[in-house]
Amino acid sequence: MNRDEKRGLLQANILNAAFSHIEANGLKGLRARDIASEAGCSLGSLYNAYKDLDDLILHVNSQILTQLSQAIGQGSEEGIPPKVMLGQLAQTYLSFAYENYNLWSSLFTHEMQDSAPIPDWYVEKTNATFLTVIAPLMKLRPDLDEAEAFILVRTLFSAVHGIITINLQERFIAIPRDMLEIQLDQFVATYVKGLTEEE
Amino acid sequence: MNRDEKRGLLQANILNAAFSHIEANGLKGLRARDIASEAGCSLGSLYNAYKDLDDLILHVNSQILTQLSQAIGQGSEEGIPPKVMLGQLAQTYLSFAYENYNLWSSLFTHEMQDSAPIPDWYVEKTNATFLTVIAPLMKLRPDLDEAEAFILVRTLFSAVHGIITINLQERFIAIPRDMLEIQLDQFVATYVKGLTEEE
DNA sequence: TTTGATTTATGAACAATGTTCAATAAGTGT
DNA sequence: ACACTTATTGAACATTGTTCATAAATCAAA
Repeated sequence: MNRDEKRGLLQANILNAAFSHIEANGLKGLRARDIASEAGCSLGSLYNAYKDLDDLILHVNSQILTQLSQAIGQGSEEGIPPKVMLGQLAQTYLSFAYENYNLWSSLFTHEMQDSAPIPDWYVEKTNATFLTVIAPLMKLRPDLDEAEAFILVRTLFSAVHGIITINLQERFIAIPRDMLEIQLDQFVATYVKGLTEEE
Repeated sequence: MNRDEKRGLLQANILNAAFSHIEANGLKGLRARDIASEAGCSLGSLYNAYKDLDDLILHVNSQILTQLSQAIGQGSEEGIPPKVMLGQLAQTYLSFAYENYNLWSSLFTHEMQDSAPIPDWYVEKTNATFLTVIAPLMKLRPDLDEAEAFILVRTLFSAVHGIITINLQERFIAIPRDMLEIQLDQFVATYVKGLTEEE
């Protein structure tokens, strides 16, 4: 095994250890020493493989974004009208958040140390994932040009995201999942009705 | 000055120091030593006045919730139809978030150490504030009973909150404020249209 | 006012944890 | 084999939340 392969393997081991921790416990209690020992390397080696913990976490989050993208891709069928697809999309997103709460949560709760800027590669990854998710909806209002449609869809996604987020935050009293699903369905239906009866 | 007054004063000084820091810098970089010296007391005294940093932050957040409540109260007129009020409410909420970003953000980004539960008094404060904010909207759908109306309004608030949150997160590319205001207006109008044409 | 009890103030000390670095080992190309 | 580059290691450092023994201040009763 040559140098590059070893490095790649170590990076992967560390990434997997961090991923597992986040999957099981969220970002809380993610310690450099624990990850290193879990990955079978020394503390120093972790800092050789990744710049710092932020860097490591962003790489985990990047992988989570990929999984989210896949989940959304599998959860929505081809060739159905955008209106119907919006409902499906919201439900798939809700399922991902519920069934992978710690992973999903990591995407939105991680903050950089000090106030270091989020690196470009990660912002781009986020944006790319987002585009994948909303792509099928761009035809919701065929009368709009691409830029307008983009903003509209983004607003819609944000709304759905907000509904789910508030319900999963400990700060707020949660309603049961089945009720949330109904609520989300009604919300989407109501919004789409308002949208198509525009005129 | 007797014992109780002194204690109250010290608590207030510490609270103000923490509030100022959060207002200027957000939760990042809030250090016990800094707050203590800013408040003119020793490190130990801080821990006499508040159980720990979480406790202090929750008290600051509680004050922020009060301010938010007041801002919302002043931003919405009496006696206008709920539909119109919803638009106003969303805009006022947006203004508060923009103009007090660090304060507003503190409400939603603070997480307890380890995974300590949020104390009951704070959950109740959050809930009470939330009720104040949405009270005027409970008549949006007079046909629903109180429990149903509550869930509906909460969903609506969550959607508005999500739209604003996503736009203010560094992770996502922001659209300019004036465009966001328009977007929010359109969103509310569209939703209300869907809501009232239900039937 | 004196006195004993209660409360508060203080900062040194401790523990946890991210990060660096000098020394050592391992790998690579000639 | 040899010089050079890269990786590994864990001790050491810096930061920071929290505790605690001790000293000072406050209080209530005699």
